[in-house]
Formats: sequence, C-alpha cells, structure tokens
Amino acid sequence: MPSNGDAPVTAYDRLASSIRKQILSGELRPGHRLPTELALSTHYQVSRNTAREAIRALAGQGLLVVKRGVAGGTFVASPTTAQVSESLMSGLALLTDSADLSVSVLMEIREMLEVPAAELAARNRTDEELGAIHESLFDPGRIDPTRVFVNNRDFHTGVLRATHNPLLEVLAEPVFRVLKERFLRERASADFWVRVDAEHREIVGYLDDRDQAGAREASRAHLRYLRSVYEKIDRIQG
Amino acid sequence: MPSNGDAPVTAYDRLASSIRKQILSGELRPGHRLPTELALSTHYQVSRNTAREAIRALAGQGLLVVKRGVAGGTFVASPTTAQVSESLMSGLALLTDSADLSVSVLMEIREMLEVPAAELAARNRTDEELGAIHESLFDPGRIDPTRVFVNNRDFHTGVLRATHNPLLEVLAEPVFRVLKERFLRERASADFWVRVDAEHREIVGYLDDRDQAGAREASRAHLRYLRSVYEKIDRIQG
DNA sequence: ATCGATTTGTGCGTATGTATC
DNA sequence: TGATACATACGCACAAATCGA
Repeated sequence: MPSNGDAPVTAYDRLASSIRKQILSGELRPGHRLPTELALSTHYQVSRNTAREAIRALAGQGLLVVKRGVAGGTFVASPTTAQVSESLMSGLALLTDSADLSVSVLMEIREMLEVPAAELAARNRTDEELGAIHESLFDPGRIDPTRVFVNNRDFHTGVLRATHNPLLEVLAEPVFRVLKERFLRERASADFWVRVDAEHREIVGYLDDRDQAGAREASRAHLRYLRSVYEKIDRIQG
Repeated sequence: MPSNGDAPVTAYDRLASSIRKQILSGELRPGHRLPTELALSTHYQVSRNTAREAIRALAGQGLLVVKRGVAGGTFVASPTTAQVSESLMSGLALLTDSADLSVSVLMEIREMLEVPAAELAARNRTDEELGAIHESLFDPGRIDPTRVFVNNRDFHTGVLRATHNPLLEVLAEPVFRVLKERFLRERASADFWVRVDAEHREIVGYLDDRDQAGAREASRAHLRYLRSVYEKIDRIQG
C-alpha cells in the first residue's frame, strides 16, 4: 500500500523543504537566483547530486526553473496562470481516479464558478473576446465530431477569459476538463451536441446584450442540463 | 531573464514527460508500481541518475510517490485532497508575488465559493462538524493574538468541511490562505478581530438553525466587509 | 569567431534502508 | 533474530551547453 505523508527523512527532501519554505515565506522572491548546485551542496553538506534532486522536486512543483550554461542557474519561478491551472488539473485527475470526486461534487463547483462567470462575462467582455466566443459555436446542422470537443472547450475558455478574472480560468478549467475526460470520451450523441450548441447560443445572446441576469440564468440552466447528462452516464458506467 | 516554457530538451525531461503522459492518460493508474530505476534507465537508454531526476520531478508534481527498501519502488500517487490543495496554494502564492492577482480578483473568487459554501454547510452539516466550528470562535472579550489566526482558519476550514464537498476545501482554502498571508501578517487591529468574530457568530447562528438563506447572506456580508478591509490595506501598502 | 570559464546534464559506483526467509 | 536480497539514497567524475571576452 503506497502512501507517504511523512516528514522529510531523506537528504534531498530536507533540502527541498528548506528551500520551499524560504520561497513560500517570501524570503526568496520570483526571479531570484539560487546558489549554484555546487554551492548548495557544500553549504548543506550533501553531494551535488542530492542538491540536484531537491531542485528537481521543486521544479516539478513549479517553484523553480533551471537554465544551463554560464549565465544559467536555478531561479525562483514566475509561473503563468496556465501552468498553475495545468498542475491543478493533473491533481484533480488523480483525485477522480483514486478517490471519490462524484459527479455531484464536481458539478456543484462548476455551478459555483461558471454561473457567476457568465454574469461577469456579460459585464466585462470586450468585443474581441465576444468574437472569440462566437467562433467557438458549432454549425448545428453539421456537427463535426473532430471539432466538437475543441469548440466546446473554446467556448468555455472564452467565457472564463471574458470575465477578466484570471483566477477563474485557473480554477474552473481543471474542473471542466476533468469532467470532460471522465464522461465525454466517446459516448455523447449528436443530439447532445446539438442541444449544447443551442444553449451556448442562448448564453452568447445574453453576452451580446451585456445582459448579466440573462447570462447567469442561461448558464445555470445549461449546467443543470449537463449535470443530468453526466449523472445518467455515471449511473450507467459506474 | 529566467523563463522556460520550452519543449523537453534534456533527457530527464523527456523521460518525465513520457511517464507523465502515461499517468494522465490513465494508462498508469494510482497505485501502479513503475519499473525500478535500473529497469527504467536501461529501457530508456539513460543513466540511473537521469531516471531518478525524472522520477523526482514527477514526485514533486504529486504524480509519484517513492518508497525505499526491498518492497519499495516508485508508485503512481493517490494524492489526498490536502496535498492537491497545498500544491495549489504554493502556485497561487507565486502568482500573487510575481504577477498581478489583485485583491478584487481574489475576493471575487472567495465570494463565488464561500457564499454558496455557507449555504451548503447550513444544509449538510453534522452536529459534530458544527461543534468544531463553535470551537473556532474567539472569546470576543479577550482576543488572544497567538490564537486568532488559527481560530480564524479553523472557522473557515470548518465551514468548508461541513459542506461535504471536498473539492470546495481544495479550491477555497488556497485562496483564503494566500489572502491571509498577503494582507494579515501583522497589521490587523483588535477591532478588526472583534468584528470578524461577531460576523462568524452570526453565520454560526444560521448554521445552528440550518437556515440556508440566512447563512448565505451573512457570509456575503462578511466577505463584503473583508473586501473593504483588504482593499484599504492594499491601497496603503501598494 | 574562438577560446575559456562557469553552470547544469549525465554516467557509474557505493552506502543505506527495508521486508522477507 | 540475523542474514540476505533488492530497492532507493548518496557521492564523485566527466560531458555538454552557454555566454562573454
């Protein structure tokens, strides 16, 4: 039974914890250059290899970036929102695999985030962002099965981006993607996509008019429909 | 200028990407034991050291856990919600440091998550969870500056836990902690804590009665107050 | 443009921890 | 309980990349 929530017992773990603490406390700020591997290893009385493993672990956490060459070195990372979002996505993916994130739990979060998101997007969208959202709509007469996933995601991302709250994208995207991966791999019918597109178009209409209440309620209805579909799939496939 | 969004060029990076892909595609499921370092290194034609660094990077991402000894090895992780939450927290901490997560953006997310959370908690709380929340209240007559932070956090966590939506804790805790770290390091007055405690008590009253609407609105008012305080601090300290 | 100094990347060998017999 | 086998942890040496003089 693999499980490891222990305190640091290995050398690289101690070193990683030490550096991590300094970063999170603000002692080391983004862009700061750490000592070289040699300097770290001598200072902490470990081999260079051990220091490297600690650095690698923190780089995996997105806290450090490494550049080689004479002007290279190890730097405290300035992560992008996309990187943080990606990291959250992989964490949630594993949680849904191993533990028990039910459809209900995931959809509850989507409702909390995306209903207000639609409202915010109606208020804050630029014309350019609105155009990008329009681009993501399907041609309801001819559903293209190769484009439908990317269109669906583009719509979703477009609305989140139009809120002008970057954190919303960081948090909501992973939840959206995890649900999609879990329930929409193949088994969606054409009818499903036709209805999704129709509801997207309704939401877009409210975004056009900057109708915040309309966008909010249309988004709520859309998510209610998605919940019913996902829960039905969930009952079938376990 | 440190920045690195490159494609994998180093050997350990290639190996890490390869394994990461297998994990996220579901090919390797949580609990699965990977080949030994020696087997990995021979199979991928790299040294054991390189394989180790790839493993370390993925372990940092929370995708792998490593156990030593004869029955040890490298396993696909079964992360806990707390680990995913911690990882998100460090990501958000760096984002607030380097980039620009404004108070408004952070508080907007808190409102989206915590207002519905209070409503859910009023509906789903057990008596035991309610007891834990009561424990977190201050003694408003005697504010203990050493306990006030942990009490405040316990209240917050207690409400999230009482929603019975584990994802809520994963997402909301990091936002809460980042705001706290950034704005409440020292500069909160006793008056502030007295008012916070009073508003907590009001929310708890609604949780006692399972009054969902009451809890929701009290939470909304509480967050509105916090927003005003944080924004004021933000204007002062830049 | 080449050389050289500095830094990380990679390879191999040994030490140590851990479950089993 | 002690030996043993096998896994990861650690240490040293060399290769490769990068940038400036």
